[in-house]
Amino acid sequence: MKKQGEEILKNSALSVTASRKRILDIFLAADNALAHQDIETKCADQYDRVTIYRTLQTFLEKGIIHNIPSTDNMVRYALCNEACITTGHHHDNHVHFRCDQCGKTVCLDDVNIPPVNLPRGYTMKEINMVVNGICKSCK
Amino acid sequence: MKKQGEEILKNSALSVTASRKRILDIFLAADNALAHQDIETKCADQYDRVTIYRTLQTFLEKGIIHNIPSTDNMVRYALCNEACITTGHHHDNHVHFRCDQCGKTVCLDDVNIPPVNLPRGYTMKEINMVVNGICKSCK
DNA sequence: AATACTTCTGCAACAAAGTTGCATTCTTAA
DNA sequence: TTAAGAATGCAACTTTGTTGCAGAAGTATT
Repeated sequence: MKKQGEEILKNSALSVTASRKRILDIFLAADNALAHQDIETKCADQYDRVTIYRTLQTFLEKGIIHNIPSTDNMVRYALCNEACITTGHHHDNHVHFRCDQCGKTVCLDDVNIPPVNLPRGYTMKEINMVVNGICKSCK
Repeated sequence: MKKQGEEILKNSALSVTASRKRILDIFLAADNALAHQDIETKCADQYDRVTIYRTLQTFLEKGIIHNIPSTDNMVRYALCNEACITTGHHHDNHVHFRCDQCGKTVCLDDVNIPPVNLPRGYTMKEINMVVNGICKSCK
C-alpha cells in the first residue's frame, strides 16, 4: 500500500515529488478534513509554507482533494473518493459534518445531499452542505 | 424608516453608536451578503478596521446577522430575518446562493433546507447549505 | 545512463487579514 | 448632570496568503 500516494499523482499526471507524496500521505492517514494549518504543523519543518499552499492548490485543480466551506475562515480539504479522481469529475454530493466538541470535520460519504428546488431563474452548478453538531465519537 | 437601525440595536440591548448604525445601514441597504472587506471599503474612512471587526462580532453574537460559509476564505454576513432578531434565536434554515457570474451571495429566504438523515450517533445542531451557480439577474 | 527540458521548491520580500492592550471618547442610566 | 460602564481608535503585532525568481529535482528521450 506504500505506493497509494504515488499512484494518485501519476493518475493525475503530476510529477512525483517528496512534498506531494508527504502531503498526500497526511491526507491518507487523516480521518478528518484538514486545514492548511493542520498540514503546516505536520510538515512545516520539512517543506516550505509556500509549497504547501501551491500543492493544495494543485491537488484541488486536479480533483484529488475537495474543499469544505466553513464559517471560521479555515477552509478545510479532504481527499476525494475514488470516482472523482479516476473520472476527473467531481461527485462531491455528500454531506460534511463538523463536530462542535472535537472540532473535526468529516465527510459523510453515505449521506447524499437532498435535492432542492431553486426559485425560477436560478441555475445550480454546485451544492454544499455542512452540518454542525456532535459526532459519533464525542456523544 | 430612518430609525430601523436604531430599533434593532435597542431590541438587542446594544448601545446606539454611530459606527453600529452605519454598519447596520449598510446591511439594510445591501441586497446581498457582505464580507468584512465589503464593509471596510464602504466606511473605512469613517471607522477603524478594528471597530468593524468588533461590530460584526457583536452583531453575530446578538443574532442580528448570521454568517455564510464559503470556500474562498471570505466569510460573508447577512441580516437575520425579523424572527431571529426578535426571538433571539436563529431560524436560519434557508438556502444561500452564490452567483459565479456577479459574485453576489444572497439568502433564498423562501427556500428551506430539506431534512437530512445523519448516520446513527450524530446529533445535528445547525445546518448550512450553499448553492453555487447563476442567479436570476445574470441569466 | 546522460541529456535537455520542464516543472517544482525554497527563499525573500511583500500584502492582506485578523488580534490585543490601553488610553480616550461616547452612551446610558440614575 | 454626572458617574459608571461600554465602545472606539490607535499602535503594535501575529497570522495568513501571494509573487518573482534562482536553483533543484523530476521526466522523457535518446
